[in-house]
Amino acid sequence: MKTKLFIVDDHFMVIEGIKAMLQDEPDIDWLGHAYNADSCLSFLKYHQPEVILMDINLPDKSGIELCKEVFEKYASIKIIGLSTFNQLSFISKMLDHGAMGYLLKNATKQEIITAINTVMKGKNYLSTEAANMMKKPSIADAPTLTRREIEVLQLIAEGMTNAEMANKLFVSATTIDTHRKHLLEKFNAKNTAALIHLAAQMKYL
Amino acid sequence: MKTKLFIVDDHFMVIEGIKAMLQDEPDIDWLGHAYNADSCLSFLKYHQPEVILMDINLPDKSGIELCKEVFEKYASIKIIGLSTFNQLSFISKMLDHGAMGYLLKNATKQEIITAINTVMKGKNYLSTEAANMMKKPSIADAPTLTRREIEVLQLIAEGMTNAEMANKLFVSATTIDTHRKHLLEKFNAKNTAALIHLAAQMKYL
DNA sequence: TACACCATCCTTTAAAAAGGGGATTTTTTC
DNA sequence: GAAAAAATCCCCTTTTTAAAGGATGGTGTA
Repeated sequence: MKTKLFIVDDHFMVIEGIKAMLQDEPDIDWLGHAYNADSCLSFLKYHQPEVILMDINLPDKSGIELCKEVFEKYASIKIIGLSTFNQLSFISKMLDHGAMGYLLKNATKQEIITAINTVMKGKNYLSTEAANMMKKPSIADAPTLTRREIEVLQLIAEGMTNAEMANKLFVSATTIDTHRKHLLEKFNAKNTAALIHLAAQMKYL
Repeated sequence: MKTKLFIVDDHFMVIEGIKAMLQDEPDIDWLGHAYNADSCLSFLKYHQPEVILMDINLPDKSGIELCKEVFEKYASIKIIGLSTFNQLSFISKMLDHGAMGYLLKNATKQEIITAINTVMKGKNYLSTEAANMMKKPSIADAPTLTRREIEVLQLIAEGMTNAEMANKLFVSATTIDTHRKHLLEKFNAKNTAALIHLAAQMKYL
Protein backbone atom coordinates (compact mmCIF):
# COMPACT_ATOMS: atom_id res chain seq x y z
CA MET A 1 0.00 0.00 0.00
CA LYS A 2 1.16 3.47 -0.88
CA THR A 3 2.11 6.08 1.68
CA LYS A 4 0.34 9.37 1.08
CA LEU A 5 2.98 12.10 1.28
CA PHE A 6 2.69 15.86 1.49
CA ILE A 7 5.43 18.49 1.68
CA VAL A 8 5.56 21.97 3.18
CA ASP A 9 8.61 23.98 2.26
CA ASP A 10 9.11 27.42 0.83
CA HIS A 11 12.17 26.32 -1.13
CA PHE A 12 10.99 25.43 -4.59
CA MET A 13 14.20 23.61 -5.29
CA VAL A 14 13.73 21.34 -2.32
CA ILE A 15 10.19 20.48 -3.33
CA GLU A 16 11.23 19.81 -6.89
CA GLY A 17 14.17 17.82 -5.63
CA ILE A 18 12.15 15.56 -3.39
CA LYS A 19 9.52 15.16 -6.06
CA ALA A 20 12.15 14.18 -8.61
CA MET A 21 13.73 11.73 -6.21
CA LEU A 22 10.50 10.08 -5.15
CA GLN A 23 8.43 10.15 -8.31
CA ASP A 24 9.51 6.69 -9.38
CA GLU A 25 8.94 5.19 -5.96
CA PRO A 26 6.04 2.76 -6.16
CA ASP A 27 5.26 3.02 -2.45
CA ILE A 28 4.93 6.78 -2.33
CA ASP A 29 1.80 8.62 -3.31
CA TRP A 30 2.71 12.27 -3.86
CA LEU A 31 -0.28 14.33 -2.73
CA GLY A 32 1.31 17.69 -3.34
CA HIS A 33 3.03 20.53 -1.59
CA ALA A 34 2.54 23.87 0.10
CA TYR A 35 4.85 26.85 0.28
CA ASN A 36 3.66 28.08 3.63
CA ALA A 37 1.82 27.10 6.79
CA ASP A 38 -1.49 28.61 5.78
CA SER A 39 -1.88 26.74 2.55
CA CYS A 40 -0.80 23.57 4.29
CA LEU A 41 -3.62 23.94 6.82
CA SER A 42 -6.10 24.66 4.04
CA PHE A 43 -5.00 21.55 2.22
CA LEU A 44 -5.42 19.41 5.30
CA LYS A 45 -9.08 20.37 5.59
CA TYR A 46 -9.87 18.31 2.53
CA HIS A 47 -7.03 15.82 2.21
CA GLN A 48 -5.42 13.33 4.52
CA PRO A 49 -1.73 12.68 3.97
CA GLU A 50 -0.15 10.05 6.16
CA VAL A 51 3.24 11.70 6.28
CA ILE A 52 4.18 15.37 6.02
CA LEU A 53 7.72 16.54 5.35
CA MET A 54 7.87 19.95 6.96
CA ASP A 55 10.51 22.65 6.74
CA ILE A 56 11.21 24.33 10.05
CA ASN A 57 11.51 27.71 8.35
CA LEU A 58 8.36 28.88 6.72
CA PRO A 59 7.53 32.39 5.61
CA ASP A 60 4.38 32.87 7.65
CA LYS A 61 5.12 30.96 10.82
CA SER A 62 7.77 28.65 12.16
CA GLY A 63 7.59 24.98 11.35
CA ILE A 64 7.46 24.40 15.08
CA GLU A 65 4.14 26.20 15.39
CA LEU A 66 2.72 24.52 12.33
CA CYS A 67 3.87 21.18 13.65
CA LYS A 68 2.03 21.81 16.90
CA GLU A 69 -1.18 22.84 15.16
CA VAL A 70 -1.18 19.92 12.76
CA PHE A 71 -0.45 17.50 15.58
CA GLU A 72 -3.30 18.86 17.69
CA LYS A 73 -5.84 18.73 14.88
CA TYR A 74 -4.70 15.60 13.09
CA ALA A 75 -2.76 13.47 15.54
CA SER A 76 -2.53 10.54 13.15
CA ILE A 77 -0.42 12.43 10.61
CA LYS A 78 3.26 11.66 11.01
CA ILE A 79 5.43 14.73 10.68
CA ILE A 80 9.06 14.68 9.63
CA GLY A 81 11.00 17.89 10.17
CA LEU A 82 13.26 19.15 7.40
CA SER A 83 16.11 21.55 7.81
CA THR A 84 19.54 22.52 6.64
CA PHE A 85 22.33 21.61 8.99
CA ASN A 86 22.71 24.86 10.80
CA GLN A 87 19.27 25.03 12.30
CA LEU A 88 19.36 21.94 14.43
CA SER A 89 18.67 23.80 17.63
CA PHE A 90 15.02 23.38 16.79
CA ILE A 91 14.99 19.62 16.54
CA SER A 92 13.98 18.99 20.11
CA LYS A 93 11.20 21.56 19.91
CA MET A 94 9.92 19.95 16.76
CA LEU A 95 9.92 16.54 18.42
CA ASP A 96 8.26 17.99 21.52
CA HIS A 97 5.45 19.26 19.36
CA GLY A 98 4.60 15.99 17.73
CA ALA A 99 7.15 15.47 14.99
CA MET A 100 8.24 11.89 14.62
CA GLY A 101 11.29 12.37 12.50
CA TYR A 102 13.98 14.74 11.45
CA LEU A 103 15.81 14.89 8.14
CA LEU A 104 18.55 17.10 6.85
CA LYS A 105 18.17 18.53 3.41
CA ASN A 106 21.24 16.78 2.17
CA ALA A 107 19.51 13.47 2.82
CA THR A 108 19.79 10.84 0.13
CA LYS A 109 16.82 9.29 -1.56
CA GLN A 110 17.32 6.19 0.54
CA GLU A 111 17.35 8.16 3.77
CA ILE A 112 14.11 9.88 2.91
CA ILE A 113 12.43 6.58 2.12
CA THR A 114 13.77 5.01 5.28
CA ALA A 115 12.52 7.96 7.31
CA ILE A 116 9.05 7.71 5.78
CA ASN A 117 8.86 3.97 6.34
CA THR A 118 10.13 4.28 9.89
CA VAL A 119 7.60 6.87 10.99
CA MET A 120 4.85 4.90 9.24
CA LYS A 121 5.68 2.05 11.56
CA GLY A 122 5.13 4.41 14.46
CA LYS A 123 8.80 4.76 15.27
CA ASN A 124 10.91 7.90 15.45
CA TYR A 125 13.53 8.63 12.82
CA LEU A 126 16.45 10.96 13.29
CA SER A 127 19.16 11.40 10.73
CA THR A 128 22.58 10.55 12.09
CA GLU A 129 23.73 14.13 11.92
CA ALA A 130 20.58 15.32 13.62
CA ALA A 131 21.03 12.78 16.39
CA ASN A 132 24.59 13.99 16.91
CA MET A 133 23.53 17.58 17.03
CA MET A 134 20.92 16.68 19.63
CA LYS A 135 23.73 15.98 22.02
CA LYS A 136 24.80 19.60 21.82
CA PRO A 137 23.52 21.85 24.54
CA SER A 138 20.14 23.04 23.38
CA ILE A 139 17.12 24.90 24.48
CA ALA A 140 16.08 21.73 26.23
CA ASP A 141 18.28 22.40 29.24
CA ALA A 142 18.07 26.16 29.20
CA PRO A 143 17.99 27.43 32.76
CA THR A 144 15.19 29.58 34.14
CA LEU A 145 16.42 33.09 34.63
CA THR A 146 14.97 35.86 36.74
CA ARG A 147 13.98 39.18 35.26
CA ARG A 148 17.10 40.83 36.58
CA GLU A 149 19.38 38.07 35.40
CA ILE A 150 18.09 38.35 31.85
CA GLU A 151 18.61 42.07 31.99
CA VAL A 152 22.17 41.72 33.22
CA LEU A 153 22.88 38.95 30.72
CA GLN A 154 21.89 41.17 27.83
CA LEU A 155 23.96 44.06 29.08
CA ILE A 156 26.97 41.79 29.49
CA ALA A 157 26.52 40.71 25.88
CA GLU A 158 26.54 44.34 24.83
CA GLY A 159 29.97 44.63 26.33
CA MET A 160 29.20 46.62 29.48
CA THR A 161 31.35 46.26 32.57
CA ASN A 162 29.95 45.72 36.04
CA ALA A 163 30.45 49.34 36.91
CA GLU A 164 28.59 50.49 33.82
CA MET A 165 25.72 48.12 34.45
CA ALA A 166 25.54 49.13 38.08
CA ASN A 167 25.25 52.69 36.95
CA LYS A 168 22.61 51.95 34.37
CA LEU A 169 20.48 49.79 36.66
CA PHE A 170 20.96 52.00 39.73
CA VAL A 171 22.40 49.24 41.89
CA SER A 172 25.80 48.54 43.36
CA ALA A 173 28.51 46.90 41.31
CA THR A 174 28.58 44.05 43.78
CA THR A 175 24.96 43.32 43.03
CA ILE A 176 25.79 42.95 39.39
CA ASP A 177 28.56 40.67 40.49
CA THR A 178 26.09 38.44 42.28
CA HIS A 179 23.86 38.25 39.23
CA ARG A 180 26.86 37.31 37.15
CA LYS A 181 27.74 34.62 39.63
CA HIS A 182 24.25 33.19 39.42
CA LEU A 183 24.30 33.32 35.63
CA LEU A 184 27.57 31.41 35.51
CA GLU A 185 26.13 28.84 37.91
CA LYS A 186 22.81 28.45 36.12
CA PHE A 187 24.42 28.01 32.72
CA ASN A 188 27.20 25.96 34.21
CA ALA A 189 29.61 28.16 32.30
CA LYS A 190 33.30 28.44 33.01
CA ASN A 191 33.50 32.14 32.27
CA THR A 192 31.74 35.01 30.57
CA ALA A 193 32.71 33.94 27.06
CA ALA A 194 31.20 30.50 27.54
CA LEU A 195 28.18 32.08 29.19
CA ILE A 196 27.44 34.35 26.25
CA HIS A 197 28.00 31.51 23.82
CA LEU A 198 25.56 29.25 25.63
CA ALA A 199 23.05 32.05 26.09
CA ALA A 200 23.19 32.80 22.37
CA GLN A 201 22.67 29.14 21.51
CA MET A 202 19.75 29.00 23.87
CA LYS A 203 18.23 32.05 22.26
CA TYR A 204 18.48 34.37 25.22
CA LEU A 205 20.37 36.81 23.03
CA MET B 1 23.03 28.34 -28.34
CA LYS B 2 22.84 26.37 -25.13
CA THR B 3 24.38 27.51 -21.89
CA LYS B 4 26.59 24.86 -20.32
CA LEU B 5 25.64 24.62 -16.66
CA PHE B 6 27.29 22.89 -13.73
CA ILE B 7 26.21 22.73 -10.08
CA VAL B 8 28.13 22.34 -6.85
CA ASP B 9 25.99 21.67 -3.80
CA ASP B 10 26.07 19.04 -1.10
CA HIS B 11 22.29 19.04 -0.82
CA PHE B 12 21.03 16.25 -3.03
CA MET B 13 17.54 17.69 -2.93
CA VAL B 14 18.70 20.99 -4.28
CA ILE B 15 20.57 19.36 -7.14
CA GLU B 16 17.64 17.16 -7.99
CA GLY B 17 15.36 20.14 -7.71
CA ILE B 18 17.32 22.32 -10.06
CA LYS B 19 17.79 19.45 -12.44
CA ALA B 20 14.06 18.76 -12.45
CA MET B 21 13.27 22.40 -13.00
CA LEU B 22 15.72 22.95 -15.81
CA GLN B 23 15.69 19.66 -17.66
CA ASP B 24 13.04 20.80 -20.12
CA GLU B 25 14.77 24.07 -20.82
CA PRO B 26 16.02 24.10 -24.38
CA ASP B 27 18.67 26.72 -23.67
CA ILE B 28 20.33 24.91 -20.79
CA ASP B 29 22.86 22.17 -21.23
CA TRP B 30 23.15 20.29 -17.92
CA LEU B 31 26.76 19.22 -17.63
CA GLY B 32 26.41 17.64 -14.21
CA HIS B 33 27.03 18.30 -10.56
CA ALA B 34 29.50 17.90 -7.71
CA TYR B 35 28.86 17.41 -4.02
CA ASN B 36 32.01 19.14 -2.86
CA ALA B 37 34.75 21.53 -3.87
CA ASP B 38 37.29 18.84 -4.68
CA SER B 39 35.20 16.98 -7.18
CA CYS B 40 34.19 20.28 -8.71
CA LEU B 41 37.82 21.19 -9.32
CA SER B 42 38.49 17.74 -10.79
CA PHE B 43 35.58 18.14 -13.12
CA LEU B 44 36.78 21.51 -14.32
CA LYS B 45 40.09 20.03 -15.45
CA TYR B 46 38.34 18.27 -18.28
CA HIS B 47 35.11 20.19 -18.84
CA GLN B 48 34.23 23.81 -19.43
CA PRO B 49 30.88 24.91 -18.08
CA GLU B 50 29.92 28.48 -18.81
CA VAL B 51 27.95 28.95 -15.61
CA ILE B 52 28.38 27.31 -12.21
CA LEU B 53 25.73 27.42 -9.52
CA MET B 54 27.67 27.14 -6.30
CA ASP B 55 26.47 26.57 -2.77
CA ILE B 56 28.29 28.69 -0.22
CA ASN B 57 28.35 25.81 2.25
CA LEU B 58 30.33 22.84 1.10
CA PRO B 59 31.61 19.98 3.19
CA ASP B 60 35.31 20.34 2.37
CA LYS B 61 35.74 24.08 2.02
CA SER B 62 33.58 27.15 1.92
CA GLY B 63 32.00 28.19 -1.32
CA ILE B 64 33.89 31.42 -0.96
CA GLU B 65 37.24 29.68 -1.22
CA LEU B 66 36.09 27.53 -4.09
CA CYS B 67 34.72 30.57 -5.82
CA LYS B 68 38.08 32.27 -5.53
CA GLU B 69 39.98 29.26 -6.86
CA VAL B 70 37.69 28.74 -9.79
CA PHE B 71 37.75 32.40 -10.64
CA GLU B 72 41.54 32.47 -10.61
CA LYS B 73 41.95 29.40 -12.76
CA TYR B 74 39.01 29.86 -15.09
CA ALA B 75 38.10 33.51 -15.13
CA SER B 76 35.64 33.07 -17.97
CA ILE B 77 33.32 30.85 -15.94
CA LYS B 78 30.44 32.80 -14.47
CA ILE B 79 29.69 31.81 -10.90
CA ILE B 80 26.32 32.22 -9.25
CA GLY B 81 26.25 31.80 -5.48
CA LEU B 82 23.48 29.75 -3.93
CA SER B 83 22.34 29.93 -0.35
CA THR B 84 19.40 29.73 1.98
CA PHE B 85 18.23 33.02 3.33
CA ASN B 86 20.07 33.07 6.61
CA GLN B 87 23.58 32.98 5.28
CA LEU B 88 23.59 36.23 3.43
CA SER B 89 26.56 37.56 5.31
CA PHE B 90 28.65 35.82 2.69
CA ILE B 91 27.13 37.44 -0.36
CA SER B 92 29.55 40.31 -0.52
CA LYS B 93 32.50 37.99 0.00
CA MET B 94 31.29 35.75 -2.78
CA LEU B 95 30.96 38.71 -5.09
CA ASP B 96 34.38 39.98 -4.03
CA HIS B 97 35.88 36.68 -5.08
CA GLY B 98 34.53 36.64 -8.58
CA ALA B 99 30.94 35.52 -8.31
CA MET B 100 28.63 37.31 -10.70
CA GLY B 101 25.33 36.40 -9.19
CA TYR B 102 23.53 35.35 -6.09
CA LEU B 103 20.42 33.25 -5.82
CA LEU B 104 18.40 32.08 -2.85
CA LYS B 105 17.40 28.49 -2.75
CA ASN B 106 13.74 29.38 -2.82
CA ALA B 107 14.24 30.86 -6.26
CA THR B 108 11.67 30.01 -8.90
CA LYS B 109 12.52 28.38 -12.18
CA GLN B 110 12.12 31.73 -13.88
CA GLU B 111 14.52 33.42 -11.49
CA ILE B 112 17.17 30.80 -12.06
CA ILE B 113 16.88 31.15 -15.81
CA THR B 114 16.96 34.93 -15.56
CA ALA B 115 20.05 34.73 -13.37
CA ILE B 116 21.82 32.44 -15.82
CA ASN B 117 20.95 34.62 -18.80
CA THR B 118 21.97 37.77 -16.97
CA VAL B 119 25.41 36.56 -15.99
CA MET B 120 25.90 35.15 -19.48
CA LYS B 121 25.50 38.68 -20.75
CA GLY B 122 28.29 39.68 -18.42
CA LYS B 123 26.03 41.43 -15.96
CA ASN B 124 25.62 40.79 -12.26
CA TYR B 125 22.46 39.20 -10.92
CA LEU B 126 21.26 39.47 -7.35
CA SER B 127 17.97 38.07 -6.20
CA THR B 128 15.70 40.73 -4.76
CA GLU B 129 15.95 39.33 -1.28
CA ALA B 130 19.71 39.07 -1.52
CA ALA B 131 19.93 42.65 -2.68
CA ASN B 132 17.77 43.74 0.24
CA MET B 133 19.84 41.83 2.72
CA MET B 134 22.96 43.43 1.33
CA LYS B 135 21.68 46.75 2.57
CA LYS B 136 21.50 45.53 6.14
CA PRO B 137 24.67 46.67 7.79
CA SER B 138 24.56 44.19 10.65
CA ILE B 139 25.62 40.93 9.10
CA ALA B 140 27.13 42.43 5.98
CA ASP B 141 30.16 43.89 7.69
CA ALA B 142 31.32 40.71 9.29
CA PRO B 143 35.08 40.96 9.45
CA THR B 144 37.39 38.62 7.60
CA LEU B 145 39.13 36.40 10.09
CA THR B 146 42.26 34.39 9.67
CA ARG B 147 42.30 30.64 10.21
CA ARG B 148 43.97 31.07 13.56
CA GLU B 149 41.62 33.79 14.67
CA ILE B 150 38.61 31.65 13.94
CA GLU B 151 40.19 28.84 15.90
CA VAL B 152 40.90 31.05 18.90
CA LEU B 153 37.46 32.62 18.67
CA GLN B 154 35.80 29.25 18.93
CA LEU B 155 37.94 28.19 21.86
CA ILE B 156 37.16 31.43 23.66
CA ALA B 157 33.47 30.70 23.16
CA GLU B 158 33.97 27.31 24.72
CA GLY B 159 35.19 29.02 27.83
CA MET B 160 38.91 28.32 27.60
CA THR B 161 41.42 30.69 29.13
CA ASN B 162 44.47 32.01 27.32
CA ALA B 163 46.71 29.53 29.11
CA GLU B 164 44.49 26.60 28.15
CA MET B 165 44.32 27.67 24.54
CA ALA B 166 48.07 28.22 24.40
CA ASN B 167 48.51 24.69 25.66
CA LYS B 168 46.05 23.24 23.20
CA LEU B 169 47.42 25.07 20.18
CA PHE B 170 51.08 24.64 21.17
CA VAL B 171 51.81 28.36 21.19
CA SER B 172 52.65 30.88 23.85
CA ALA B 173 49.94 32.52 25.92
CA THR B 174 51.03 35.87 24.62
CA THR B 175 50.29 34.74 21.10
CA ILE B 176 46.76 33.92 22.12
CA ASP B 177 46.62 37.32 23.67
CA THR B 178 47.54 38.91 20.38
CA HIS B 179 44.87 36.96 18.52
CA ARG B 180 42.34 38.11 21.10
CA LYS B 181 43.44 41.66 20.62
CA HIS B 182 42.98 41.38 16.88
CA LEU B 183 39.58 39.79 17.29
CA LEU B 184 38.43 42.64 19.50
CA GLU B 185 39.71 45.12 16.95
CA LYS B 186 38.18 43.41 13.94
CA PHE B 187 34.79 43.07 15.55
CA ASN B 188 35.11 46.48 17.13
CA ALA B 189 34.05 44.85 20.39
CA LYS B 190 34.53 46.40 23.81
CA ASN B 191 35.31 43.12 25.52
CA THR B 192 35.04 39.36 25.19
CA ALA B 193 31.35 39.24 26.00
CA ALA B 194 30.53 41.66 23.21
CA LEU B 195 32.90 39.81 20.92
CA ILE B 196 31.19 36.46 21.42
CA HIS B 197 27.80 38.07 21.03
CA LEU B 198 28.72 39.66 17.73
CA ALA B 199 30.46 36.53 16.50
CA ALA B 200 27.37 34.48 17.27
CA GLN B 201 25.15 36.96 15.43
CA MET B 202 27.45 36.87 12.46
CA LYS B 203 27.33 33.09 12.39
CA TYR B 204 30.93 32.49 13.31
CA LEU B 205 29.78 30.34 16.22
C1' DT C 1 2.99 31.88 58.64
C1' DA C 2 6.95 29.80 57.24
C1' DC C 3 9.80 28.90 53.40
C1' DA C 4 11.74 29.59 49.05
C1' DC C 5 13.30 32.78 46.03
C1' DC C 6 14.76 37.19 44.51
C1' DA C 7 17.38 41.30 44.72
C1' DT C 8 20.34 43.75 47.11
C1' DC C 9 25.01 44.69 49.42
C1' DC C 10 29.59 43.52 51.43
C1' DT C 11 34.94 41.66 51.77
C1' DT C 12 39.03 39.46 50.10
C1' DT C 13 42.18 37.15 47.03
C1' DA C 14 43.64 35.43 42.81
C1' DA C 15 43.24 35.05 38.02
C1' DA C 16 42.23 36.70 33.61
C1' DA C 17 41.67 40.07 30.19
C1' DA C 18 42.36 44.75 28.13
C1' DG C 19 45.38 48.29 26.41
C1' DG C 20 49.68 50.04 25.14
C1' DG C 21 53.92 49.29 23.19
C1' DG C 22 57.28 46.53 19.76
C1' DA C 23 59.49 42.57 17.11
C1' DT C 24 60.39 38.40 14.09
C1' DT C 25 59.38 34.92 10.63
C1' DT C 26 56.61 32.93 7.25
C1' DT C 27 53.04 33.08 3.85
C1' DT C 28 50.22 35.39 0.55
C1' DT C 29 49.35 38.74 -2.59
C1' DC C 30 50.32 42.09 -6.06
C1' DG D 1 60.72 40.51 -6.00
C1' DA D 2 58.54 43.77 -3.05
C1' DA D 3 54.72 44.71 -0.16
C1' DA D 4 51.16 43.20 2.72
C1' DA D 5 49.17 40.09 5.79
C1' DA D 6 49.36 36.39 9.10
C1' DA D 7 51.29 34.03 12.94
C1' DT D 8 54.31 34.05 16.31
C1' DC D 9 56.54 36.06 20.52
C1' DC D 10 57.69 39.55 24.38
C1' DC D 11 57.21 43.61 27.84
C1' DC D 12 54.43 46.49 31.12
C1' DT D 13 50.26 48.44 33.51
C1' DT D 14 45.59 48.75 34.70
C1' DT D 15 41.04 47.14 34.73
C1' DT D 16 37.86 43.60 35.13
C1' DT D 17 36.23 39.22 36.41
C1' DA D 18 36.06 34.85 39.16
C1' DA D 19 35.51 32.42 43.41
C1' DA D 20 34.04 31.97 47.93
C1' DG D 21 32.54 33.58 51.80
C1' DG D 22 28.33 35.91 54.38
C1' DA D 23 24.24 39.16 55.18
C1' DT D 24 19.60 41.62 54.75
C1' DG D 25 14.99 42.88 53.39
C1' DG D 26 11.08 41.90 50.33
C1' DT D 27 7.66 39.01 47.88
C1' DG D 28 4.90 35.42 46.72
C1' DT D 29 3.11 31.04 47.73
C1' DA D 30 2.24 26.45 49.89
